[in-house]
Amino acid sequence: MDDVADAVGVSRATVSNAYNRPDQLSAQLREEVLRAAKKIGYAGPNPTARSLATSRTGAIAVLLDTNLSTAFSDPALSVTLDALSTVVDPEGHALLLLPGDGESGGPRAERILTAQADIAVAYSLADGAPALTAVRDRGLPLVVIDQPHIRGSARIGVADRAGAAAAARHLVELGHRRIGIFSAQCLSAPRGGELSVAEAGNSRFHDNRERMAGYLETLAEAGIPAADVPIWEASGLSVEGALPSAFGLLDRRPRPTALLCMSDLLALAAISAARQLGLSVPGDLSVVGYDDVPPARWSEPPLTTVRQDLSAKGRAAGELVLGLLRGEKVPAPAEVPAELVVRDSTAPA
Amino acid sequence: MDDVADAVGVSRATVSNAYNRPDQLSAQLREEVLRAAKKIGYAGPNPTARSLATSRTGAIAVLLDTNLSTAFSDPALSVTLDALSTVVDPEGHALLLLPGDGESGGPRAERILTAQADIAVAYSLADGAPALTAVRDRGLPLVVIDQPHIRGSARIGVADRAGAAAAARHLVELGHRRIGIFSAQCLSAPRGGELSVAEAGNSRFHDNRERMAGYLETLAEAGIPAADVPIWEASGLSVEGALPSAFGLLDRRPRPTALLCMSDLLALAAISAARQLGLSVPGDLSVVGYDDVPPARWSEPPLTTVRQDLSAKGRAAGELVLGLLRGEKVPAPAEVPAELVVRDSTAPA
DNA sequence: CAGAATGACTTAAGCGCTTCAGAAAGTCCA
DNA sequence: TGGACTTTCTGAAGCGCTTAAGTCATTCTG
Repeated sequence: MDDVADAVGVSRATVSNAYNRPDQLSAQLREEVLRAAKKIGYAGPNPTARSLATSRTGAIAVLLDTNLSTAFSDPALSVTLDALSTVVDPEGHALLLLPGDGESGGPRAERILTAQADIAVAYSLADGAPALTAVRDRGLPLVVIDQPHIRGSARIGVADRAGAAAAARHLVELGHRRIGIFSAQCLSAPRGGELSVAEAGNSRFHDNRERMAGYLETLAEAGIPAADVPIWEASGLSVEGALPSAFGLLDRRPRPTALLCMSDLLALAAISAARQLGLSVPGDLSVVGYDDVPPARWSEPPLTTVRQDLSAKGRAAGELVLGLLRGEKVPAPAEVPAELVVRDSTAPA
Repeated sequence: MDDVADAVGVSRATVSNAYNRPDQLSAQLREEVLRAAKKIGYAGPNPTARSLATSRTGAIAVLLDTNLSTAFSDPALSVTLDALSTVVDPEGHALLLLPGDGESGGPRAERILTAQADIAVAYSLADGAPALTAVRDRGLPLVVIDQPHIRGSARIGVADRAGAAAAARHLVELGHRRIGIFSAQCLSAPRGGELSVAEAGNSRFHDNRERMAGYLETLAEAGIPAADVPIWEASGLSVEGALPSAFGLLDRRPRPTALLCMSDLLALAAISAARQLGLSVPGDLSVVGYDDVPPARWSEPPLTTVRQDLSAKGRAAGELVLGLLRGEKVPAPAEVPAELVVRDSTAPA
């Protein structure tokens, strides 16, 4: 920058202004500065130095609970982040991805402390993930998505319990009594098998607990006690990984006539397993998913599921980010609604 | 940091060393420094200032051609980035996502110039995307994935042409003569309809052109001239968005008995469309995909497709990144192989 | 026991920019 | 004509850290 200034015969401040505050110098001088910069091969202010001077990095740290391929195998994440990114992009912010370390349910604390970001967005991390403590230690503003509220941070979530309740009510109203629950990872060391009610209620993940509670409460109200509800934990996070547990659930005698699945991915796995066992969906087995990811619409059969407005959630998170960055005070925790979408994977018992 | 130094009664350099070079001070003094820091509420060196001093940011800019949800709707991206991230993570690098602007086939140039990153990784950008020029202007090292080689940058690609040729040969060997090509976006303003051979060969995207060439060359060798091959461009990037074009392709008379699809996503759309038209796959229509993404394995029927080792590609990209960052000289462009995987979506004509 | 080697810390020169408080020169208006 | 404004540019103080070179006291070594 000094070189450019010398070349034009002005001060460094003027060169800086040419880039950052065009109104501070005459248009023609600005032109001249830019031309000299180009000639010298100066591509504009060094971003790091600028950040140091302005104490703004222009990056938003996104904390994930797993590695990237697992995290993004859930379309819910890409849709949410896309909406978030669309909101913050015009303000010049980009997303810095911090994948989980595979153990703590979030990125390593050290990663947080050395990440260059103005704010952190935590997406469905495990309760008590060390990354969250690190965010606080560092004094970084925080927005949490689908997690319990943390004092001093903004939160956006989904009406998970109500959505799950609606799914369960739907099956009950169709006359189902033998209903199984196909759960996402609950145990810290997932074993992919049948879960006790206590285990099912103690997941490290907030949305998991909420959905489970929504299912079980509603079934109990309908006279189906939790003890009579087989609950199986998925053996893996992908459709393929979930298949063994799906078979396990469908091998039970008496076989459930309907399945409440904690995600559409699990529902697709259940349908695939059912098909391989020669069961028709929804003839022999009704299946309800959760999330309404795009494939749910064109799966065979199209999936009855609980839809959450992922874009709205992402946009809301984006607005929270911008607000906190502007120094506005932390708003009260918010929720987007969840609604049942009935398609063709459920039928009367 | 000065406050911590004062509290302990040492110089700032010593505090810095306590964090960065434990061997430069006695263990007990280091302990004392760390304790004082904790007490004062100092969470460690400011990452931006550290970056300015070391001229290392610890971030890798990932340049994408579209918005995040589109980009990540292709599982190939998450798998590749996951492998990349796994390689670079232990060295302390994180990924900074720069989505495309929706027009230029890459992020806006300005984004590149202000991004805090040590190196850029471009993933399948359109030829001549301004972002690539910006990377060069800024003097950032560059690794390109699935793009034409750029002088001075490292490249990793896939044997796209050979893979496509293998797919086409497979159909020819099964006796198919009426073969359609279902292409990803070719035109800069995609219209989702039939393409002339010239249009098909002029895609802005390298892998697109290569695959097209592989298909057409092989078919021509088998006595099927390009003029006899209907080529349709997908109307959208998602399965849903591609459906209309799939119907268009299957509406042609005489109807193709086999389809070469440039991605598994398009193949799934084609299968879905065929099913809705009452056609059986592979009975009435053979379908070949490309990529071998996870859903290809558990789709109905499982997809015959061209498998590229995405993890290997991502890992290779990661190694290239680390190498360039270490200052090693740019290696020659490399390719991972592509191989045909025959499953159940293809059958004799 | 002198001189070399080692260990533990400090000094100070940057890293490349932003921005506030002026200074200099020109413009306006009564 | 002269004081009050404007416009345009400059000076210099940071932003918070790293690191090469240097100081000083101790420990070896022959």
